[in-house]
Amino acid sequence: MEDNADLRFERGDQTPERFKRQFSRLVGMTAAQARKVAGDALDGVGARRYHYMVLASLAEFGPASQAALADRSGVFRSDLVAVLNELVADGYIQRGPDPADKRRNVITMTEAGERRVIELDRILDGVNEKVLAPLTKAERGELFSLLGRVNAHLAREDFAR
Amino acid sequence: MEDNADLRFERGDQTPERFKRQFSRLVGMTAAQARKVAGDALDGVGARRYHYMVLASLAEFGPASQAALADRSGVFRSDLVAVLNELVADGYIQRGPDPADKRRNVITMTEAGERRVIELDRILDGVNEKVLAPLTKAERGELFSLLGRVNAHLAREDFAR
DNA sequence: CATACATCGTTAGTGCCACTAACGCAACCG
DNA sequence: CGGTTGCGTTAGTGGCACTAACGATGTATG
Repeated sequence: MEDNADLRFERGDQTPERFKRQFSRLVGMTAAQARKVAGDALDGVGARRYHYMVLASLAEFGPASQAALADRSGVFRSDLVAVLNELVADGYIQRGPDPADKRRNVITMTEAGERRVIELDRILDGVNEKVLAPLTKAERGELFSLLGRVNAHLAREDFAR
Repeated sequence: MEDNADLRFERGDQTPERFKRQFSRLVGMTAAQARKVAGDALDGVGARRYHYMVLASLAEFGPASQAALADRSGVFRSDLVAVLNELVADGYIQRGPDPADKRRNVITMTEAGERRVIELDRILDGVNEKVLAPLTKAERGELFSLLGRVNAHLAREDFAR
């Protein structure tokens, strides 16, 4: 009975060759694993990626309507509702009506929220360190730059076509 | 009214700085986009990633029981059932009892399945090309190698701890 | 040989993430 | 004033990853 029997990636001889050759598979695998490490770490303090995205957006740009927050964080307006409910329940944000436009809510971070985003930042920094452990500083920079270029390329084109 | 109003990544000034600095976010973004491009491409011919994983494993290693197939493809045994049902319905594989062990099924590819996996290979190659367009051949190799190392590192350790 | 244990396929259900559709209300625009 | 657009919200879908349990079948052990 193997200890880590549930290793789902890089099963060595078991992994089809074509998987190894395909970039999308490689990024996918790496991302999935990094995501899992990050997800587990966040889960350890009762958070999810959506929470971090929203809190980070608020920290970066200040109070916002839900629509603006959705655009900035990448969380859909429809999903944002529940996420905000949870963040309100945990005391990390406040949701109040916008006096200037009664359709809108204004979302503001509480002090606990400020502390929370710092906490999550630190956790995710730790995840990064853990994930990138085998690379030198220069290599990390290189990887960052290459991924950044691919990323910008994917974002800039109309890949919808 | 912008055409591609639903661009969810690299929204320029709208993207929080901390997102850009965090590696897991960058891989995540890149992978999500590559995944989407690949997913859309597969969807265009009525396939999903699970289908490809299974077919590729069969092509690489030949007929197998569902348990072996699950290990090789990374699809959970429980999810594999439905995937195989679909592949059988589409005529890409056959599922029969294993005479040597009545607990097992033997999964074999049909000729249509052989053609299908080649088709999907080609589609995913196209996706790769599209995604990696901005990089030179040398840079792709470099990116591949760096990701490969991170990936191997993540797979080899007990990250569960 | 009988009994305990492991393995196989399967069903059901959970949770995260991404996304669509529709609705009621408020604001803006001609 | 009336139509359109934007807002928050509810509901629902689908892919992916994973857990729990079960009945049937193998294997191993006493």
